[in-house]
Amino acid sequence: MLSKKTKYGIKALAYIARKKDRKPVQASEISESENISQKFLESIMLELRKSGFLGSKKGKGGGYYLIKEPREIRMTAVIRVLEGPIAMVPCVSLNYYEKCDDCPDENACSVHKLMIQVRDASLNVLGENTLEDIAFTQ
Amino acid sequence: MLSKKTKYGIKALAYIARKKDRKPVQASEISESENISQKFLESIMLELRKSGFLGSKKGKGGGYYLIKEPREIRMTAVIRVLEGPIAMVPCVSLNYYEKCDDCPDENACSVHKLMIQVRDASLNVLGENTLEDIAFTQ
DNA sequence: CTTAAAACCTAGTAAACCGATAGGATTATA
DNA sequence: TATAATCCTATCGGTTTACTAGGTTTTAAG
Repeated sequence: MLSKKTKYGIKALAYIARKKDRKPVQASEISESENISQKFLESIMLELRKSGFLGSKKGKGGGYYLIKEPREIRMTAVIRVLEGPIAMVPCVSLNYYEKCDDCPDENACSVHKLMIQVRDASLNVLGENTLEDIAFTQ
Repeated sequence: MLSKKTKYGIKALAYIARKKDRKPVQASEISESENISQKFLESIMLELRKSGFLGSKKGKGGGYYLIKEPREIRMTAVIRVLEGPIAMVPCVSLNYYEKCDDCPDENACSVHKLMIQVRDASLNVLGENTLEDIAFTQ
């Protein structure tokens, strides 16, 4: 399950991407427009800034703005930062690998092989989609 | 993330499927062989029986056995019973649909469209793989 | 008929995680 | 100086997860 955090984060990024100008967008504006709790959104925006997707400007007229072009932001990257691993099981995760303690041999594990296929299918979709793709969808 | 419950359940089904004869397999045997807490596994086996994947026999020499052929058990079905929805977001789930309360229009939602693609990719993999496929892998 | 082995059932529980909320500190603009 | 914005830390109620405990019931074997 995708957490609300990730879902809100993606919506917020898409909202900012849709703006023509590059003026900072306030969290309050996004929270109103997208029906997201403002305080919760604030913490998400902060995380997106710290992880290099957004820049911010404090004070009156401040807000958040994209640092890279929407076309250059892959959804894999966004989800990895907000949600964590894309894989359904840590033992097939490329970026958050962890060994299963019940599995003596991964290569003999039936779940492992299945989940690699699922992972690759998901990676394919999320890697092909950029923020531009999803922001201007419809 | 796939829960341990689902992971253990799949492993148990695969273990039973690998047995040539159709004699009942005890939970204790599976729990030892696959390093799964016995009591926890028991509850999972019970669920698999109640949902029609397994039959059981009580008493000495009892255990669990497959009701259908491994070839006829799709992984989508197993995961839906043990884990729930395959979709990452309820609003794109085929079997567990729920509307998002923050979304006035699903068709205008950037997350929605992305998650439909992910769902379809996952469904494709999990629907193509049967218990036979994953049990005799390697 | 007794004993052991197995499934079955109910309840509880510690820990983690989620989705916020509270309350301010800091910074920039007008 | 007032205001508007981000930034930061802490807390918290609820839910879920991964078990564990402690039995009851059923069956086969001796």
